[in-house]
Amino acid sequence: MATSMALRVGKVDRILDALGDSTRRRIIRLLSTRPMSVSDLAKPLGITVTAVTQHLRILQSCALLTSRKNGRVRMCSLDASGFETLEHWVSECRTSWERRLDRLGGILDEDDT
Amino acid sequence: MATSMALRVGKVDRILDALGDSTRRRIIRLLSTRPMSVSDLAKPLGITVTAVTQHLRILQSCALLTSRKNGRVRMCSLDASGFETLEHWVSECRTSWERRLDRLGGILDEDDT
DNA sequence: GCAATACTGAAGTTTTCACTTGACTATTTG
DNA sequence: CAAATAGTCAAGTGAAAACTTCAGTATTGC
Repeated sequence: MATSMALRVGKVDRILDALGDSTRRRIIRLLSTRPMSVSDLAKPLGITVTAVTQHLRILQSCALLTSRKNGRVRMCSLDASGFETLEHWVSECRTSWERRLDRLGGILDEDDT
Repeated sequence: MATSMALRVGKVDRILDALGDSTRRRIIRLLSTRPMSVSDLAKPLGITVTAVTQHLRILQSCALLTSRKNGRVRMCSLDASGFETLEHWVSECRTSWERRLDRLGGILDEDDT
């Protein structure tokens, strides 16, 4: 379990870097309703198709998105595998925190600022 | 369910922006083992305590981190609530994707690049 | 009380990265 | 085949943001 997390760190880093941009998150939200082409995406985003392509490359490189080119049209859709990787990491973060809290009995409560 | 997701969008955006930085992720990983002070964190990160403080503010503003000042030492520790918010969002992304895939019967498979 | 420690705040620098432009390739349609 | 459409590539620009420095405020220990 510690091993699987270590092996996934590089992946998770790239996923979180990818999701750390609001335009890429808008792309994810658009694609969560239906598959769309590059220019379909560019229109509501209000940016050039070139910019969209650059974002797609990043989302694809960390398995948050898949695409296939039919003729001259590239259709894009979400890829579950990246989200699964992320889901594992988040739940591991949370559970390791909970384990620690159980051991210590909740010493830290609030901040002061 | 759609409502709860919509209400959480602002939160999730700030969480993902926060996690979209490698130094802040290193802070999270350090704190997943034990609570640490600001200067405890600065040492392994190789940056100034000022920079750490700036990151802490961001992590705290989206409930990924809590801290409490005892005397002149601020002790930091992970906050589960931010991770829970994120976990919900990720799983909603994944399940909406799966629902769509079920309806369409898996038309898109691979990319070509 | 004085020095050292732990952190915070404001302001400046540097770097990163999102986006554009312009040129190019490949596909479709008249 | 020519024009239009869909996308890609390389290079350049601009703005956001990560980090530093320096000055300042509490707290602790001698």
